[in-house]
Amino acid sequence: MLDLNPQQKIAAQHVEGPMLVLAGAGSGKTRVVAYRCAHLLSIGIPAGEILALTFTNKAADEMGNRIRSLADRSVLTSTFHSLGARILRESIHILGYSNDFTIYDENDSQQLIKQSLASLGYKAEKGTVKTLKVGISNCKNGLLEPRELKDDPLLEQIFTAYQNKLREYNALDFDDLLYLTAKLFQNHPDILEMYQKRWSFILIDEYQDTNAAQYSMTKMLSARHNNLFAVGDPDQSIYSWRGANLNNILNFEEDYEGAHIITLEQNYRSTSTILAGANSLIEHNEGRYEKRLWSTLGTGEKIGVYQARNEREEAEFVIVELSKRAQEAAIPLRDCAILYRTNAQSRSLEDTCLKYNLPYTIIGGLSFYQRREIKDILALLRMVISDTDFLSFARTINLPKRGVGASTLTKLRDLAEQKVLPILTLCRALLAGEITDIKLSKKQREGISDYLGVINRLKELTREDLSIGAILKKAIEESRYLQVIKEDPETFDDRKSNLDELINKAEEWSSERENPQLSKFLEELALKASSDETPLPDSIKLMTLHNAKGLEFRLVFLVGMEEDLCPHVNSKDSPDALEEERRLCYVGMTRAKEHLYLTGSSYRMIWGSPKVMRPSRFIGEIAAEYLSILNESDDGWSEVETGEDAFAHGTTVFHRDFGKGVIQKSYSTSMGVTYDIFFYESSTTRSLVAKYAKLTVQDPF
DNA sequence: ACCGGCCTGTTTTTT
DNA sequence: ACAGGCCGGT
Repeated sequence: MLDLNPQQKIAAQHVEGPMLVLAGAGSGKTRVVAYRCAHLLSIGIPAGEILALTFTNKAADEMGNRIRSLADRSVLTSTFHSLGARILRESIHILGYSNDFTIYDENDSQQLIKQSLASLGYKAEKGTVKTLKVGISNCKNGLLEPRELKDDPLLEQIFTAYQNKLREYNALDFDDLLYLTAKLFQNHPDILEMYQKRWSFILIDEYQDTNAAQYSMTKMLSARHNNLFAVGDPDQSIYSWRGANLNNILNFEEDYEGAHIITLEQNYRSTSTILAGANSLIEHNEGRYEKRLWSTLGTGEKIGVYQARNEREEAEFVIVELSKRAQEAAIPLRDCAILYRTNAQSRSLEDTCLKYNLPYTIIGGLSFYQRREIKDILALLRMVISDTDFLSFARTINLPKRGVGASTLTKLRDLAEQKVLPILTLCRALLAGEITDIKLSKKQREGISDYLGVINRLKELTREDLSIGAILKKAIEESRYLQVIKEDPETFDDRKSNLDELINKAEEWSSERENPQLSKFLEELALKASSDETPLPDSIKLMTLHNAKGLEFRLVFLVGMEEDLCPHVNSKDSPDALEEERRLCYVGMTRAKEHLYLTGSSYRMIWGSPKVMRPSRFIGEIAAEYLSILNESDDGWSEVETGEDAFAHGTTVFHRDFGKGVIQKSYSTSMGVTYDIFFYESSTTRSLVAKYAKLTVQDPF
């Protein structure tokens, strides 16, 4: 308690009744939560009655460790989603699912939407599936019936069909973990009461990111003891697109009677220049809780602004500057981060790190667990646990080729639905000749029989109490999976070593728990975010602005600070979305402790076609006194990288944006200057190249 | 009829 | 780099 400021101390020593801590960036909110847990333990509250909720596994782990080191005892620190999973594993039978449900990821659930569309006779067009997924997600996160969301008969129909299929396959999507938990509490007061009694003190971190389902879950859970302790910062709300509702934090006082509110404004992270710069940006948002962060960490240096001519030069500047600054200020590389708006931007930075031989780790992006070979083997294991998970069946039945393709799968699925049989039971019945509705070729018959054999042998192994690693090894062996990945010799080694890595991870995981169970292992992997993976020991961190929330670094680069990228083009039409982009930029800036750079490029390849970019409006919104412009802005012409094949030797190509179109100027030593006009439509590279009008003009510039 | 190989369009942010 | 669509082969 000694190292807390007066405000923090009041929050940490609070015991009874609801409290909201409005904690600005870097004001020590995680510390306050950890200290409050420790304080509750110290006055004799049993550890089992305390529940601390976070949004990411990493935050939950960190919180847990912090409490352990303060109080030498453990309390349950969990993400909302794994809390949902925990509750539903105990009680979901009441909703008509079985307790060994599997958890589908984003991809799985899109597949299922596609299936639902097809089974209702609709064609699954490209955009439709995504729109429906978003619609269904919004319904679940907002606890709304489809008709309350919008008048869309298709959404209503698909929602029902999709939800029925999930139940049939005994599977839950991510949103169900919150949605069904909230439903369970709403409709079964006796169950709710059981959980209310279990946790009398509930703490929530990043409260500004809660959606209606999470709000409702915690509102109901805390209703008995009324000890909800929420910590958050409205200026860091960046997840409205997945249903987060800023009103949850803004209306806390009205929602929770007798609520105390504490504001933390002293920042312990950044220099006052970085902080003042970030403040001057976020002040452009309207209707915010007025809050001024201050720090005593000194003025520090100004925020560097660098405008590169193209993406490669931007990456080059960032990496060279980063390694220079890290060296002269003795900043370890693990304390350096490069943040960007979209995952696709990591590419050029990655390449440049490789070029300069600097260790880096990409946080987020394509997760280890989303790789095909990993998902394949895990799907096979899911079939060992579940007879009815058709999606996992469909994924694995033809690995290796067993002659069962798309159309046979459709028939099997429809028949299973019609006969109300789990897919594996149906397969057994078909082989035994008990069901003859589908004619199978000899090859298919043998294939399915082989597959069932694999599953059966693996089932036996789980009963024999083999380690999870050993079961994985057997699964790969029995299913002859190496044969499958051998078909692509290019990637074989990579995929093989990923599988070995999976086995290692499983052994490690098992060794850390008392009673390691395969089903628990699969659940944890399903809930594991791509950002949860362990980075290289001393490496530069590359990640999206979203993934950077909650982290801090001594040296930070925000790259791609351009209009249409940050703020993102999809946010331009909505003032609310634009404000969220501004908050996102604010979150990025406030990650920096000592050094902060904002960089952009005048020219960028977007979706394979060249585009001229303008500097982000956010740079202009930061008060100029905190900025240091590192290079002169150019004349509007930006040099274009040309592929080896594209243009003749000695030719330099420039781009310049003129509103409606883009002019490309190429200069060659032998032919002088040539101007081409590109008119951009929403087209892809290939059609674009076919459409451009070529003309040669006098140089008017 | 059905499977599997080849070609084309594709990326905001995530538990 | 991936998934979905098309088409040729069985």
